Amino acid sequence: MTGALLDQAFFSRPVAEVAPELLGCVIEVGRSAAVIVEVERYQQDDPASHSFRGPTPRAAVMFGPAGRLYVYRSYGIHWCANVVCEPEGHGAALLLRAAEPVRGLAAMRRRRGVEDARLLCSGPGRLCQALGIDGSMNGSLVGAGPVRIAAGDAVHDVVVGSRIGISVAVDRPWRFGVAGSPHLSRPFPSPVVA
DNA sequence: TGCCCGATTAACT
DNA sequence: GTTAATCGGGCAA
Repeated sequence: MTGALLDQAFFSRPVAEVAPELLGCVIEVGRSAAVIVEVERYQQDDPASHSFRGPTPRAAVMFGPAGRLYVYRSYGIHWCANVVCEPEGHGAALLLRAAEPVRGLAAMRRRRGVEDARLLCSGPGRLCQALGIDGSMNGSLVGAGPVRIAAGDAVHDVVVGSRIGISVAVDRPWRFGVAGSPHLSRPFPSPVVA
């Protein structure tokens, strides 16, 4: 079951507000679909963000209208996808870090070259490879291009933690996930017991 | 132009 | 736990 397609207005709001709401939504590319279970927040006043140095050629999309896809190459090998958030010019986006495959798993397994469903979309590079997202989709509008995102069941057990794979501003708790999901890129730290 | 490094992943010991 | 793969972006020279 999927709800209405998320539109530009949905993503035009503060990134901190959109982040937890994007969890549980369904990303669809072609005949494959997956429920988003993990996202990471990036914004301009953030040394770890590609938008930190302003609208360079690569980061230009982040400063464009909300709801567009920002796809970049990571380590010269992988593709990673973000959805631009906030009003145009802010340079904020949400990195899609992990999802639970729900449709078109055969195609995902073919593109990934692995069988285990937990290894199909559990990481930003894996998610893009599984769904067939690549640089040609950079700048496309979600819902109007090859990638659609539909509303899903609201997630009530959202967990927050530090971001992954960055070397600056590592203390900002801007990683959001569905508690206990077996499809996370990495588990969230267990609550500290005093 | 050259250099360094990265929002990662898989395959090692 | 560590490390190679692989290449474009950003900045210094």
